[in-house]
Amino acid sequence: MSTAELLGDERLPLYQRLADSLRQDIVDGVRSPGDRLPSENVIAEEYGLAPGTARQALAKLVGEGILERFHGKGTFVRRPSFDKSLFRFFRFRGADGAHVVPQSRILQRSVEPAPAHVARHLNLKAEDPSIFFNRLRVIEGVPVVVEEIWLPLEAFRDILSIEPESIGPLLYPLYSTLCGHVVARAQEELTVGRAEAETAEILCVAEGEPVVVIDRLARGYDDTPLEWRRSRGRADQFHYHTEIR
Amino acid sequence: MSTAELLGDERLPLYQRLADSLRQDIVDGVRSPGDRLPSENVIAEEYGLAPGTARQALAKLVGEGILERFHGKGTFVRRPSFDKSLFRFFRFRGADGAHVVPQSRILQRSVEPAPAHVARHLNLKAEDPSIFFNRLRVIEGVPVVVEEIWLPLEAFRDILSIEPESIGPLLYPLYSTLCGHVVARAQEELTVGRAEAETAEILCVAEGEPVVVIDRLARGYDDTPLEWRRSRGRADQFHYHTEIR
DNA sequence: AAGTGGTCTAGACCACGTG
DNA sequence: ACGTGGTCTAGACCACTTC
Repeated sequence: MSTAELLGDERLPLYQRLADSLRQDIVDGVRSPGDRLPSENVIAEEYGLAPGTARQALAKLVGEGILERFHGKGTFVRRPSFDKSLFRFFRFRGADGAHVVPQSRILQRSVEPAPAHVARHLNLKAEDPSIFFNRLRVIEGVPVVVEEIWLPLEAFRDILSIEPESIGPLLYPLYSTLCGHVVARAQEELTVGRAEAETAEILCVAEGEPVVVIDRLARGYDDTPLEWRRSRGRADQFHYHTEIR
Repeated sequence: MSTAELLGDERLPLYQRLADSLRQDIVDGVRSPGDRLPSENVIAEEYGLAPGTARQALAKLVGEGILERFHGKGTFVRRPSFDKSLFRFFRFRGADGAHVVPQSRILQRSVEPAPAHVARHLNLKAEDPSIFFNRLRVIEGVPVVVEEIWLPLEAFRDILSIEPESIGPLLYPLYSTLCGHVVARAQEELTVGRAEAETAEILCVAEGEPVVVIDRLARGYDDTPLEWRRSRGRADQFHYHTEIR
């Protein structure tokens, strides 16, 4: 039976140090989304702790959204789902009213110097070369959202190796398989603006119509900024709801 | 030593039935926001459970936002804070940039037949008499948000007994002290519209300017709908941010 | 010093999913 | 039948707050 060591500040509770250790395994790629962890009894034995203590650590990571547990099956590294993205609140509905992933059309892909606000978010120097995508989201032929997407060139160079036409509607799986970068979480900001000439044309609305602007900064498990994007969509197609207390 | 009975479905876990029982005490007004609960050991003894089981029930209610615990002090019924209200994301900032509660001016208070959408949310019949407020939120003399507020007449009749001029910026404490109804949670929906003539005039913007519309349904601990309101504010003063994973 | 919640132990038994 | 997580017990000791 292998025994592991708990590192970190000895003044911290054991369950927290165990949680940190398990989280670090995910950051380091020792475990990846979808992987199953050893059972709580095995983990407890490995680290020389009582089962209840291991349990507490696992509960903490479930609360953080990093793990998920299924009765009778096991404990798994969660695949981030982005179900709560503000983006989701555009009415992406098919003819039957069901929620659908919109089709994507990549209008442009190029390497550009990073504008100042992009460089700031991605921890680059202004003008550092970066990968730029301009993408249109379409549902049943109707343009709904237009996006600018920025990636640091060094970390994502391999994404230039495939044809833009062959890129499907989801980018994050590509980031993972082609470039080894897993998006673990993101922050989003919502503001309301008015369509400028170019945006209005792409979205097929009159210039000056209200648009919802969503800025998203996506990060890895270790909080490294991976991608910054700005999405603009028709405001009349947007409807957000939330629960407060 | 008083001993209490756990009611409810016997197939449910004990900690859940205990949580339900404690929650019901709050619904019934046996305990109110700010009250301190007995210690976990006392609760466990009262219900004939192990301390760990009582602990689990308390943790569940903390997770629901109903209780809060303080090391060395005790367990308390939480006062809902509404920190997460979308409303908060209007730039209510004073000269120093700090977040401030805006001043309020009540433009109208009357008893009106409930419009259909209000009646639906408040579980009334259409045209049932209800209390209506029209209120303006102002910061440093600048109008920011205008609100329509609807209350069921029967439950809130006593709020008609005080002069509208003497009502401060916060209504929910009045609901509690005058009418005995505690707002425990709310749902909010955000959409974007354009200012109609009346709204534009009150907010001092041009007709047709984008406005953010926030609809809120506030509920008591037992989920009874208590208040429905629609707030309209200048879209250029709105900025929402959220964390996703 | 007394009382509170926070951490931790060392189990038992049950319910669920899979082979 | 077996291994998983879920529930529950019955404590011990520690850290924090209050008196």
